[in-house]
Amino acid sequence: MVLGVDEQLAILTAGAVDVIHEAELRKKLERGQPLRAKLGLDPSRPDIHIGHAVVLQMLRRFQELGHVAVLIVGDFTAQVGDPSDRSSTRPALSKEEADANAATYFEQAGRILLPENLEIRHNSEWLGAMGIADVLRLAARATVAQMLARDDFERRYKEGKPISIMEFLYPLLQGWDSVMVRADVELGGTDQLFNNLMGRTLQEQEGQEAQVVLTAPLLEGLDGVQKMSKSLDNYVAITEPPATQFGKLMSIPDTLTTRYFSLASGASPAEAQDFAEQARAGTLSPVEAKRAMARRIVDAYQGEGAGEAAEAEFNRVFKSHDVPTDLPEHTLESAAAVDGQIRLANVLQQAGLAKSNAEGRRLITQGGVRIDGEAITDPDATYVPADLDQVVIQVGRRRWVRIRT
RNA sequence: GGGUCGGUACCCGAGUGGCCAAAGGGGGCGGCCUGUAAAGCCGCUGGCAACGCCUACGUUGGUUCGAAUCCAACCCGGCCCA
Repeated sequence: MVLGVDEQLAILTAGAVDVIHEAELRKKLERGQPLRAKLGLDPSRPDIHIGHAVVLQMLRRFQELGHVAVLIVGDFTAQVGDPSDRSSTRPALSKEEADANAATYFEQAGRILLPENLEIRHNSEWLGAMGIADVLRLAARATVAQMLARDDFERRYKEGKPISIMEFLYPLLQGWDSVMVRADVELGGTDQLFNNLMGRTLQEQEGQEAQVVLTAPLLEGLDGVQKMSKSLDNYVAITEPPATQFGKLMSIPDTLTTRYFSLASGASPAEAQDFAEQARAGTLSPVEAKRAMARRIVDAYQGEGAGEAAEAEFNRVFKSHDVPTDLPEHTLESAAAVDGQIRLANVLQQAGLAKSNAEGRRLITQGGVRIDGEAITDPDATYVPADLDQVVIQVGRRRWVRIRT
């Protein structure tokens, strides 16, 4: 460990919303031993997005200072599912699905984390071995009143919304993870504060030193209002094509430009502040600032220069109104043709540009469909499949497919 | 276990025998504007080779020419009592 305790403290807590407690972290650092910094990941959704990146970058700083990043795959809990947001948000996964997701997860996390100083654990390792008696003993450690202290629970309780007993168990299980891996520090989004604090309680009850809890700000999604999440489809995945990332980043509300820059680009606090200042002063216009932000973020995950290339592509498509260089292709299913003719609405549907035939018809009627740049407005338009070979169909402003027969 | 209120489309929420594929809002989508921003305006928003048919108002069964609406049983949730 080359750096002094004060310097480490400053680096590790930079950007954190909550630090509970700084004095404890200092004490841990003073021992000069590598700390174990835990981060739990939910493998029910495979894509890592730039919102996750905020906390992953914090974790990386621990690694860079010689501490150990302990990633916990919540494979056990993922297999049980989570009733909190009504079935759909977190469906129960099979062991295979959870494993498969976890695998891609780490491949992605690897774009941010260092391969060394990394420990990966699955919580099925210990949770799967617990019997009912163990679970009951764990459940006895917290009270209903304590659980209702979590704002999310309190709100739902007041609103008369259902809260399952199982949900009360989750914070305890996550806290138990901390006990099992002997975490010194736990990272997470601000929405994880309550759960991570539970880890402290349990560790102390087990005679361990309580983990320090650091929370990272939650990044707003593309809509600018709700937090970035896969289920709301308002995210920028760290592995999607650079051009897509750039485009999505350009679509965020102006008010979030500096926030994205400082949270998702991996820029140093000083750099982020400098950027914010320029934007505020008007040295950078809102569009220029946003472009700079988008370039910076694409670079961060795709490599130096990727941002510029993505911007060039962006200009090509949205300034020159050209067709993108890379576009998905769809081979027509000949079976869909009737008497040698195929309906455009049907083509849209099979190419994934419309969810149904009916939606395809609606899009056409509304003037949202173009074939090689020419708007088609007849919902009953039909074609001979061969005539559609190599044709580019555009739906709306940003979706294209090249047709093959 | 008893009482009571409730379960409607992606979400919230009206509708309490035919005029209901179901008001209104949110969200989403398309168009105009534009900087793939915001604000604004207009339109669409169950499915089906489609002026008709099918499916859908928790589930199942019933009453009726006709049910989201009435009846019965069941399932699920909130609250009160035990």
